[in-house]
Amino acid sequence: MDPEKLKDIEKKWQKRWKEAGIFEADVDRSKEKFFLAHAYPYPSGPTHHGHARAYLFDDAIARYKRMKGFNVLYPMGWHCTGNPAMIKAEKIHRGDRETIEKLKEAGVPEEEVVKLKDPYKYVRFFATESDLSYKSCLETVGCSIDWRREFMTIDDSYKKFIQWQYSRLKELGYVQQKEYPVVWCPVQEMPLGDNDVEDESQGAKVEEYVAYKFKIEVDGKEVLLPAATLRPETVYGVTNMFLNPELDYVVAGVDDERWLLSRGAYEKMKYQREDVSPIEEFSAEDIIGSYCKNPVTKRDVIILPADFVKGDSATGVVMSVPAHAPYDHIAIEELKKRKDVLKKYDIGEDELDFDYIGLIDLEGYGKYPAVEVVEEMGIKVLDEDKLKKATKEVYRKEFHKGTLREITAYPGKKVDEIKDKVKEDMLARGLAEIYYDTSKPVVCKCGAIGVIKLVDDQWFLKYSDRKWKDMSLDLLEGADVVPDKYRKELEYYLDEWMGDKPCARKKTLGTELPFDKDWMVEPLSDSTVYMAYYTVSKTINQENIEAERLDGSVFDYVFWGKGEPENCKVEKDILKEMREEFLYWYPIDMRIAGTEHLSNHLSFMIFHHAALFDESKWPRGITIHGMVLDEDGNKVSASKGNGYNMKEIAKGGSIDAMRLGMYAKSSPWDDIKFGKKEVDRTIENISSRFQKMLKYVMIEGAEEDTKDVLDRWILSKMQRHTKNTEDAMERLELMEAVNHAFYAVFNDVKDYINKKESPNRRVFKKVIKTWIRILAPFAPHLCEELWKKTGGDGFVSQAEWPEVDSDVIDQAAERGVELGNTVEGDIREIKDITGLEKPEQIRLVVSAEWKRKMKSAVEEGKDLSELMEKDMFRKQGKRAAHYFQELKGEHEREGTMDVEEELQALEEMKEWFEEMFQAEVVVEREEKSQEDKAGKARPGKPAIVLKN
RNA sequence: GCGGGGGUACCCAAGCGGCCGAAGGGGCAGCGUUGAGGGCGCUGUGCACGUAGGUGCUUCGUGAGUUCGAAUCUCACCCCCCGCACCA
Repeated sequence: MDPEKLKDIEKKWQKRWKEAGIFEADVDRSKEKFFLAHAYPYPSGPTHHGHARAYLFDDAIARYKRMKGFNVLYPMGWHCTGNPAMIKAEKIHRGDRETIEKLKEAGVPEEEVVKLKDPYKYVRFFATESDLSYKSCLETVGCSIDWRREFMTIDDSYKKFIQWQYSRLKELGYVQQKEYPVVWCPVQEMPLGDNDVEDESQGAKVEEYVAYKFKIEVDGKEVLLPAATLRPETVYGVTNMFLNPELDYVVAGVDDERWLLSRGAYEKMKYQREDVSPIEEFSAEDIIGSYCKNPVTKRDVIILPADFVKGDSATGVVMSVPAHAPYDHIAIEELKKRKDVLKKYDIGEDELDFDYIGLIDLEGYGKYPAVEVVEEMGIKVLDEDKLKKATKEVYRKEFHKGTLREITAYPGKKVDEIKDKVKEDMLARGLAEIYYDTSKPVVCKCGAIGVIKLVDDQWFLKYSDRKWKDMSLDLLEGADVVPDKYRKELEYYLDEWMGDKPCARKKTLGTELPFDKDWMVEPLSDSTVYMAYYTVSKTINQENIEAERLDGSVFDYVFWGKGEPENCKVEKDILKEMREEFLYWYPIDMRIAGTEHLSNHLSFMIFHHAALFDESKWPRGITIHGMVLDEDGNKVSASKGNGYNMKEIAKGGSIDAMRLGMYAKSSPWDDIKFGKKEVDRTIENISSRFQKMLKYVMIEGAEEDTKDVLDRWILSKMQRHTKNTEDAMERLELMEAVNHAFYAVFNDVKDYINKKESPNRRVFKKVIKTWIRILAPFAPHLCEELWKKTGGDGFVSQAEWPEVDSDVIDQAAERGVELGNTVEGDIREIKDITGLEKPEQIRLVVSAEWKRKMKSAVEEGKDLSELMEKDMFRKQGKRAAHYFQELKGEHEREGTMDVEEELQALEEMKEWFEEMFQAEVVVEREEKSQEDKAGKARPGKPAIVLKN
């Protein structure tokens, strides 16, 4: 085959596979089934080689299992519900230049870009309808998928499936409604996840502040100063308040009270409470220097000016606890130096001379831990970064180790145990209110400032439910997790980390909640048991079953065997077929996803299966894949443009080479550094190996009646390679498998060909046919071609995996060739050291029988005097004693060859030595040798004599 | 902070108590082939010494320990990565 053609065979075989439909899987009760499903992709943009790697993991497994005789179901669908595509489409609609440029750069034709302003067109484009799509990617790399089962989560029929699930989950009590704070975009009116906000806003969390209502009278009317804190217990240590005179404040009506808030806080407050009424402007300057009353301690504290108080964080009213808050301490110290400011607000110096109030006992610290930490760290001025560190330090220690003092209502209690109780008590007594804010400012990708909205009728999945958790843990226990190191992490998520999860939102691409049409099922929550849908999607697609007919009773029957087929709107025999498919294929044997999905998709899958299906239908295996990084260690992604689209690869080079390169790089679950340059290099390198492989495969060889040591050796090694590949595949260690099936075989075949003048035709043919088959899961296109060229029947994709025959394993031959290699190395070394460049003769002296006897005797633990009683050894005299000492010193080496075996092996490899060193080679027995050095011969290590 | 995973020679990456100076791949070097380059084949690739296949020293993040013996086990320390949700 022309080297240039390597890439052409890929398309050819993909076409033939498709025509023959060999990856289409139907119920076949005569075969054991294997059902694997990868996380279906979310088509948010163009694909790249990072995606390819993830799916190639599945493909190798699917192909291997097929060859091992399993009926393999390997389907794919498209997760189109969600926001990213919607947001992108909107941006295109608005004409956002960056978005449009990026898409063009990624290869979307100009005239197409405009069309993508429709979110449905957008997802279709990247799911299936373009060269940049996931489907194109999967097809181009040769994934052996049953495409008849393909579906999109925005299909009406799939929505029916989701509605069935949620109706049933609600009936089971796992879906409930309650109040919940979410980060919210006031413009788009929807909750914001990390994907929806600008980069610098990512990671923002909802923080629950306790706002203590300090009291002050202004113009005869009471105004409350809601001082927001994350440490409610510190209210006992307040010495003063801080307001920022520069900041815009308002007084708002909240319930029947009047609250002082920064304008920002007021705007945000409206989303959290219904009873916030219009406002009047207020200048903080009016009350700075006055006193207000601590609602808990009833103590009057002074209000001080502070320019560090921010308008976009919390309430704009800050209570100061200098004994435990480094920031407050430094602020007071700083203020003491600002005579001008004090004068401006008419604050006497003595008014700042108050004692701090320590309220937490902390081992190793005095009354005021904050002051000590600040001193330790050498902080003298308002240095934000340093103070942040100091605050963290103090908080960590006090929270974990501190106990409250007598001045609080909770003397002796540990802070971490009492914190929530303090909050509850204060709220109950009406002294404080909850105020939510984001942990840092949030800017939505639409440009709006994010707020916290208190949704009062939020639908939840009750993942906190103990019984549900326990069932999920049972499921996990019965499932294989590969690699098992992730089991602990999953356990932790299921058992502890998972809490109630909002499962619906107001605006998204997706499915309406069946029992509350104002809500859409949140996109992660519609992707939990979709694997079950693959078992029926084939029938739904083929029979064109309209969505209206797929009501709950259909799925009740198909998945649960509940109810009567007669009552369904789908024909009875079709329904039975669906039921049959489900019963045959389910449960799923292997569910594959990335590490980033452990805490969501995979955990949800476990929860929902546990809730909806009985134990016999619970997933049997969870497998994790790693991701692809570029040379700088960044994730390969569409937005960075650091990945290859598969079409580019297919045009320029061999997909199979890329596949092998990816498999060989590291275990499937580890991340690999595989940037574009390295992809190029790898493809080039492996392609050239392919060319050599092609050459080897086509060697005819010669008809020979007997098998020499090399023949027996290569046959034996092929058994081992097959076995090793198989073992590795059973553990999903693709890297190891490829190392055996490709590199190790390659090296052995190369060796064999180098050492033999001409291969033994029958032996070589057998070797090649084995090789092609064990390589087929990894480089399927090439192997199909070779299979055909070497006269294989049908598709290698459907060929049987070679049976391992342990009778063919020939240890003597393996030892023989190994001996040959050692001798070769030794000869080389001797040549090097002695400078005898071109010896005319090489004598190989095989060690004497008695040495072998002595060796095994020593291994059995015999001592010298015992041995010397025997004639055989006594005859040797001193030599025997010396050798005995030597044997005692060396650690045992197993598998001693006997004299005849060693002689034969060396004789058989004589020609090869002669060829290699261009010298006459003589093999002889130690007993018969005239050479002085003959005595150096050891079992398995002949004496070597070079002669000029 | 919580939870999980890691640090192996120039690089990637296996190994997880003795067979480990440490698989495999890449890179690099030498030799051969070739019209040079490339490619291909062979060989080498911790250091030192050696005119006979050897010997000595040294190495698996750092330090200490267990053991006849440690890259592998224990402890402490340093460093790196991932997830922390309502978002795919």
